[in-house]
Amino acid sequence: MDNVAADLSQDRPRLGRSSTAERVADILRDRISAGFFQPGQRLSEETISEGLGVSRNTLREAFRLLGHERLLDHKLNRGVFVRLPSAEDVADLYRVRRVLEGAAVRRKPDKQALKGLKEAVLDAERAAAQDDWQGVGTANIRFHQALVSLNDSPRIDESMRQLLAELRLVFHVMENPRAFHEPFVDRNRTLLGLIEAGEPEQAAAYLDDYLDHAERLLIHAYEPNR
Amino acid sequence: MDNVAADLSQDRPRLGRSSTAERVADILRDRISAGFFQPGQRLSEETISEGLGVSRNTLREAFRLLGHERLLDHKLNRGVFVRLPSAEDVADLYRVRRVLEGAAVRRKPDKQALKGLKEAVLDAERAAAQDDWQGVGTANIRFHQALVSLNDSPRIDESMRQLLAELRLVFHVMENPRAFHEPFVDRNRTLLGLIEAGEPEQAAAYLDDYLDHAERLLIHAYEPNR
DNA sequence: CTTGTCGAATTGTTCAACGATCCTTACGTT
DNA sequence: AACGTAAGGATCGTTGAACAATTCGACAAG
Repeated sequence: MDNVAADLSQDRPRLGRSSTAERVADILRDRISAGFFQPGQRLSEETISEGLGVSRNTLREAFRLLGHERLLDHKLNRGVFVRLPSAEDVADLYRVRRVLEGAAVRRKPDKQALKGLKEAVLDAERAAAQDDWQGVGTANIRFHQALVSLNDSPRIDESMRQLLAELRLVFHVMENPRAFHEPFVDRNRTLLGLIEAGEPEQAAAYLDDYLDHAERLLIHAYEPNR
Repeated sequence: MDNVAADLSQDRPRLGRSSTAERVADILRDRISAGFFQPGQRLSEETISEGLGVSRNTLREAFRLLGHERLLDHKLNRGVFVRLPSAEDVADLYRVRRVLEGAAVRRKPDKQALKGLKEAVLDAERAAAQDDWQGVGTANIRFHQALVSLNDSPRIDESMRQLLAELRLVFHVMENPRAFHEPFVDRNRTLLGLIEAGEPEQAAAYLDDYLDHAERLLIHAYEPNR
């Protein structure tokens, strides 16, 4: 656990702006998202507060923030753990996606949002050509974030951001990212085509099938050990 | 003997559910929801920590929780204030409602959920008969919470809970609650009828009109002073 | 093998302190 | 009189230490 403190101290310079607790939360969020802290792992108050050079109280405020984002699991008197979503969680995440993305494809897209979708598709294709499946995953996430932004609602955007961060936790427990991400590069392009063509009902139907497929694939490849 | 363990594990969440900070958050949430703390009002750390008999640090953890729920507004070095939603916020809240409730009415309702809807409608009608417009508002909120629960997703339920709590802030700034709540008692019954009749498209259309009407009425009656 | 007990380790909460920041008020300059 | 500004007080932001409460593993007893 000592090299953890050493590694974290690299992030200390980032402590120059806004509230310390929020900056700590940003750092931890990035670390979790990048897989540096793995799902199920316990985050020691002492080790991390020492590593980042902040007090325990400040760190605890940051923990509360991330707990509310469902990235951390706060167990009373036992500490905080990087969340390890259950299969039931995955199913619920996909229920939410069906609602948010389904509503999105039925709306008339504006140019700005379409541009974001196109770029995400291109990025995914580029990354796939280089066998960079981590990159494909990231571009894929950007695609769906852009998709949901068609709803034109800051609150929905924020919900989707959280949802995708949570989903990233699931990806980190998967052993074979390629098998999961690869099929969706083409699907994204097809879905984009239907949206551009102004065929909302077709797009919605395609999306439903898309999400069913993704969920099945994901739950199948996902065996968390509680 | 193994199914005993499986059965008990359902009660696991109930174990980790009491920390002073969370209990403080519960209290403050209730107070805000009841209008005891009014939108725009500043909550002094010293006064409240003293009043509740908890330390400033613990209170601050509670503040963070409520801030994330958008009930409190945390301004750096200036303190926390009960959130006072802007007109733009109201518009966004209704955008989210259209998505969540729209998806709900298109789903096949199960008996359990229908029961909740019926009870909420009855409660609203009872309260209206007694000129209890506060009660009508509460029942109305229950109706829409039950409506959204048709989506059968814990995360969506939670989002809706937060959304309605935020909307309650708006109601507290309104001068004439009756004018706002009265028209929707009948509307709720009509909407329930369409759902029971198995007419999702009609119900969706009626709901859209419903929400348009409510939003217009609300924004019109709402002039927050920032 | 199960149960009871002890102790180390960690979290939950409080308290006091000090620097940083914001708001108000009063003051002096133009 | 209008304006910028400097001083003061109030409050927040953060820290460090302290102690109680709880968990967990180890070990002994039955």
